[in-house]
Amino acid sequence: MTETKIRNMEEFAALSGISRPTLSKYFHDPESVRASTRARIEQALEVYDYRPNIFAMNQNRKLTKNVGIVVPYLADPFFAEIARNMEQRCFDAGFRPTLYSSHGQQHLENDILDSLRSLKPAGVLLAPLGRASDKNVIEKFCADVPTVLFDSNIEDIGEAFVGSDNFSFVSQTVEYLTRSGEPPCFFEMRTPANPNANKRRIAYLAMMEKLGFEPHVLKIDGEGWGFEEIGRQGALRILETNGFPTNTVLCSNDRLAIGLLSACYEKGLRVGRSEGSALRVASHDDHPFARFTCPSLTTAAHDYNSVSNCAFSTLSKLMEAGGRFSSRVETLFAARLVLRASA
Amino acid sequence: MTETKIRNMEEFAALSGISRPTLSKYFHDPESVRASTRARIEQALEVYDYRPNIFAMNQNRKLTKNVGIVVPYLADPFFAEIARNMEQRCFDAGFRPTLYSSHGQQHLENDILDSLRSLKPAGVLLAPLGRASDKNVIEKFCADVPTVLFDSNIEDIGEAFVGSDNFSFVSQTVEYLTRSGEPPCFFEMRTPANPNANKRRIAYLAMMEKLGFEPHVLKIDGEGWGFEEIGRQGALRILETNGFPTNTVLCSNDRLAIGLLSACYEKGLRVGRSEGSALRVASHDDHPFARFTCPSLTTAAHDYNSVSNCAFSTLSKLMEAGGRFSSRVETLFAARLVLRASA
DNA sequence: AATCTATTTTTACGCGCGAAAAATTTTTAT
DNA sequence: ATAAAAATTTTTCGCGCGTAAAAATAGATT
Repeated sequence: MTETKIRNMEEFAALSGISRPTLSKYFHDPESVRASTRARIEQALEVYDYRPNIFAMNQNRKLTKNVGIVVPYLADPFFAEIARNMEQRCFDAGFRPTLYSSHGQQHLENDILDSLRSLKPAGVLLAPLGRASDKNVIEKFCADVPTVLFDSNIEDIGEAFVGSDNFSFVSQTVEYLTRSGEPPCFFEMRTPANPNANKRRIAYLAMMEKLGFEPHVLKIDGEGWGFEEIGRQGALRILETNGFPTNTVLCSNDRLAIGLLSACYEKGLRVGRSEGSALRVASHDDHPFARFTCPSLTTAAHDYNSVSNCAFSTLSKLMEAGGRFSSRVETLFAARLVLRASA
Repeated sequence: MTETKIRNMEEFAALSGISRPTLSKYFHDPESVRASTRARIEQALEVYDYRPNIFAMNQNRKLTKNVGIVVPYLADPFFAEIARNMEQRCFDAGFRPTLYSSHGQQHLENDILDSLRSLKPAGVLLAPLGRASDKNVIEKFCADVPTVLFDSNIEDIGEAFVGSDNFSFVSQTVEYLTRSGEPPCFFEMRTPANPNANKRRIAYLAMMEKLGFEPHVLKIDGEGWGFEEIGRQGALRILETNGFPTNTVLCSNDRLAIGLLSACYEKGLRVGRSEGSALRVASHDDHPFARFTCPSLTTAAHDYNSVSNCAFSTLSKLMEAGGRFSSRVETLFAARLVLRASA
């Protein structure tokens, strides 16, 4: 590494003995130049430590190497974990990922998409807010920028969707719970933030009917993305009035279950599948904290890696295909049942 | 809003009847043009919906409006929450925040700083990994880019530090615990990830000495940022061998406490300040999940808002001051004791 | 109304790189 | 060895905006 500070590609071209346009090609895609030239460039690169100006590159290139990753609520470790995977995948593939969180608010989601647009991203991985999303805004965005939706589907918007097969989640939990004890009631928000919740309720109802049991859906009130607190308040209200209709509760998602478990603990209600427990609780998602709840939470787990890998590779294909698929692609991943102490 | 698509500032100048250099000034700082001109521009802006090309701007400006926010581990909702606050503050002040997480890994932290540098950011808010940080890399970065450190201090590096007064945290918890029951032992990692842990241990020892009690420090093994699991395993080992030396445990941080509580629950050990509890547990940070543990966690709370506000306003001053302070500024915030059920 | 000052306009150049076309070299195939 | 194909170099232009300097204009001052 010499001390020569290189100002631009012109200088680096002069010093390395390679023409500037060839260097430009190399930086755009190292594979696009002959192996021998590539070797010479990389050799020179070690000597001179030059890096192209990212703003000048992005200004002039029709397509940048930027990839936007947008999640609805980053304070949820579930999304943090998914985002981490996706970031890594983007980076490994030579893209520049940038992470955004809508923090549960429509105006932020809109702002993010707006500012993302001006970054001319090669592609975007977007987990919409869901119910709170401004569908028109998202649709317009997807029309302009190659976008793969994940986690929360919006019908016919975006070129592809990668998410979870909610029926697989619910059927496994319901099947297990009914087989090992009383059939569960279903614990959810009255106005859920995203469409997965609706699909899970429908799957619950279908499974219960199929198995010949009476379904019970408990809808609790609450707005926003503080699911734990909503679950807690909802459970407290139930425990202070009629109690749960069965001794087994299936929560729509783990964050609600975390709140519910804290309510049960406070009320002295023993939860678990062991002898002497008053209630069994199970849920869906395998939230990073599910193994640390008291008791640890039986849940249907996402395959975090598969979801993020698939979302990125779908986006990758989409970008290669010039931003359009002939038809919208939906990929759903099945759940893996994780048995812990709560049910 | 007309349908005319404007390609560049030149066109917008022609259509709005304002010269391009004046527009350039306006976009750099709206206050820098005469009020009447500003009004004309903003009026035209509503008609034509033009936005300057961000890459061209950043390429030519000496200083961009980019601000980097770097946290060590985004899957920790504590950092997610801090980052959310900071993002908002940046945005409100007309900057473009970009969020990065080192995910607990040195090479990622280095990569982030490296790629951040090429974004020519006006300033950076950096919470270093701590022990795992490559101090030389961070020092060099801070020499080039106006940087305010937060959460985790590194001596003499960066122009300023904003964090918490660990003594305030620990003195409050120790004082409360000793006043209301047995003096606590201190539960921490043998090789903590960041310097706050060391300061907390020292504060614990000082407080215990001052109050005339025998200190007990329990050091548990484990590497990485999965604190809950480390806390859990450490607690299980203790419970399976000698047990805790006192009936009161003070954890270095809430994430360890979450793991510890799950271990206690599994072992059937009743935790709380109520009658019939075998153990009291308290901690520090007021992690977003601390209110949902079983029992809910007594802890010393950060003032999230103050920390993020102060960090940003410090950075703001730093940027206005041209990137250098005459002397390094450290701002520490006191804790607020939050009494819940665990102690 | 004349003068002064702050602001805007005009003009011109530069930033660092992408991209296209034509000329040249190297590689591969025959 | 030679022709054809592929890769590279040269040349030239353009992107959208920042910025500097000089000229023109608006507003404020007396």
